[in-house]
Formats: sequence, structure tokens, C-alpha cells
Amino acid sequence: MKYWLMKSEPDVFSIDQLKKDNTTWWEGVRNYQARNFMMKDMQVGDAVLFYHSNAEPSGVAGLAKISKIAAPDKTQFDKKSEYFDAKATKEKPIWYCVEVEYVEKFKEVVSLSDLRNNEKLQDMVVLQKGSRLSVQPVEKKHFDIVKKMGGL
DNA sequence: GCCAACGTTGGC
DNA sequence: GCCAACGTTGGC
Repeated sequence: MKYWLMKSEPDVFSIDQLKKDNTTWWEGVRNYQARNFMMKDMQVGDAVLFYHSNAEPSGVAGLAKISKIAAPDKTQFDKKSEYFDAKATKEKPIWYCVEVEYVEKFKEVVSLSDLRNNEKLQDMVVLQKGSRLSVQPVEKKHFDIVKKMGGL
């Protein structure tokens, strides 16, 4: 079982929305590195830190898990979608996404500065300078610390 | 295959 | 809204 951090702007899709819907396809990722993590490495049951970016405050808002392995992202075929990709065909899809299921919301967001202030988290990918990957691996020890910081 | 120009992400 | 860092595109 692996551990991940997945970013979402709460104005677009928040952990509250995931709680309401219970599951969601993680559509709209248009970065190959992030896609490859979803396509090749994620398994059902993997644990996810749900991260709010461009938020007040930005940080980890709660926990989720992978509920279905990667399938073609249907927004790439939808001309009306902002995620439409003219180069993708049904026979040869370019973008894939996993299904994510709600687990638990933290009582309070564990903010970026909370993470930065924890010595044991210094080498987390999300804290590295210029780290923009919206889907990234997390080490178990880091996952456990963040979970504890979130009160779970 | 190089690399300049451009676009995007995301913290602040 | 600014801008640093990074990814992608396209001319050559």
C-alpha cells in the first residue's frame, strides 16, 4: 500500500464536496508525471492526503483513499470541457484518472506553515521549492505525522 | 535535439 | 495581482 498527496483548489473541488459525493473521479490532471503516478502506481486502498491549494489557508484538509484504479479521463473527449484535448481519441486516450473516496476531514486544516514548521517533514515533496506536482508520493512516516497533526 | 518563448501553478 | 519555478511548444 502506498501513500499520496493530491492537490485540489477548494473553489473548484473541496474536501466538503468529496464528503458530500463520497467518491469522485480525479479528472483534469494534465501533467504527465502526475498522470503516470495515477496510471502506473496507484492501487485500490492507497491512502491520500487531500490538499487544498490556493486556499485560506493552503494545506492538508483531510484524508481520502483510492477506490478505483485509473481509467480514461472522460473530460479529454468533451469539447465543452476546459480539459478537452483534441489529440486524444477513444482508441488512444492520453489522460487517465483514478477514483478517490472520502475518508475523513481534519477538524482544522494542517496548513503549509504547520508542515514547514515540523522538522520531521522537511523532505516532503510538497515542501520542496517550486514543487507544483498535483499528484505526488508521500512516505508512510510523513503520512502518519500529518495524520496525527490533523487530530486523527 | 536545443532552447527561447510562452503558459500554468500556487504561495504570498 | 505579482512573480518564481517549472512544464510545454515549436522554430530551427
